[in-house]
Amino acid sequence: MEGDEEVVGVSTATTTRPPTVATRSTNRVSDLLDAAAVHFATQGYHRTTIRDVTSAVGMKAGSSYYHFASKAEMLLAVYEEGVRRVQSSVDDALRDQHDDAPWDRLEAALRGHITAVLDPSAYARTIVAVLPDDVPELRDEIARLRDGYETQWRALVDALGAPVDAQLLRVFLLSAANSTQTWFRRGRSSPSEIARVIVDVLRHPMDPTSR
Amino acid sequence: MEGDEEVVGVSTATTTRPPTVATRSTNRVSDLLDAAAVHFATQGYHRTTIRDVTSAVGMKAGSSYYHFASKAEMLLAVYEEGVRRVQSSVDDALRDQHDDAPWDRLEAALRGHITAVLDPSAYARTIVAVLPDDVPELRDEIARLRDGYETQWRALVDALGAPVDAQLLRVFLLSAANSTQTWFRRGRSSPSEIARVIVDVLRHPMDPTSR
DNA sequence: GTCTATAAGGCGATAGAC
DNA sequence: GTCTATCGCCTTATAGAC
Repeated sequence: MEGDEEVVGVSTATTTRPPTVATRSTNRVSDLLDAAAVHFATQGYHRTTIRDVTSAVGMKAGSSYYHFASKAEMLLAVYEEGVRRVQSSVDDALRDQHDDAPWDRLEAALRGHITAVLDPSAYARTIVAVLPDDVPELRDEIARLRDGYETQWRALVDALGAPVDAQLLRVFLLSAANSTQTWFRRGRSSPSEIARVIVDVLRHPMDPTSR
Repeated sequence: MEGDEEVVGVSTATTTRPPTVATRSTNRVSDLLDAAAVHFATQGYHRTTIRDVTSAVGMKAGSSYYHFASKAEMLLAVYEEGVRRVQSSVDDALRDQHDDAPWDRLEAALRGHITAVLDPSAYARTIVAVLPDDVPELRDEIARLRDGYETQWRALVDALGAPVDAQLLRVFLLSAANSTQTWFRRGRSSPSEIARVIVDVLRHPMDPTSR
């Protein structure tokens, strides 16, 4: 029993274990996931083929099935890692934010979210690119993952005590943040700047004649 | 020469012509387009098959090729009609808006856009659901259509004279408006109300402690 | 115009050698 | 673990009868 390996790589990081032999097998799983993330994020689920992913890491298509039972399971692993990375990017940003004024916390969370979405590793971009309905057999699981992540945003937005529908505001914020993925060009502005602009737009009146 | 028909249905509405014989042939083309719009909008391009579309109108797959040379051409026809409908919905809304204050015009345009995006006919939803990169062979053409439509939004946003990056603001507005397609539930709020909330959020300060 | 039948190719997935 | 080989299915698209 001692040598039994997790065959299906739902988790990227191997369960903690003597790090002596740098477990080459596990590295292959994350190689596959890295390549899968890039393809899923840029081409979507259906245009991405197993052959696309495996050939990117110098592997033949059939070999993928030693690590993942199906294409859908491969997507799920990327998706879970994507949620994990966005979440921890937001956590990091909130931890660095030592002012707990609600608007400042919101801006920090946005900065974290946008940072993850623009990360070249493409895991977080997969969450934005692949929607629950794209893969019917994973619909519920994907919806659950998205929902779990969005919970904290409900709290962040509620804390503002803003005089508008909180759900509307939350959706607006996340769709704005996610859209950065479409038009963002590196060098012209940073995640911090984008987050600040979004928050400024909401906090301050833009119409000089109003109120 | 008098009986020659447009074989490829790029335009839905038949070119104006003696309406005596209600051109059953042309109706079949728009039947196909209607069904295609629904499938493209809800399942995306790749998950939609020619069989899906033809069987929805009681036709066999092969027959589609009498009307459309390829699946891509079918999408293009839906896409063009989608742009046409969003555009005319925005035009209508702007025409009804007899106050030419920039913020009121923006709100009217948003109302028109959202109305079209939520239209059950699904043509406009296809524009949101199908991205330029989904169909490489149509990428440039689709990008051109999107660009043409967005031109007027540049003007609408510029007219605000708002103290933020105009491109950023425009992208946020459109992504917010498009996201209604994801979460909108009929009966809870109307396109007019959503448009007004979006504009209110931008015009008025939401943070009582600001400024 | 629509049908049937089928070609041609790509896909996910499996089996078994090494 | 990875390979080669291949199965079975589904797809777009074509050809020709009606």
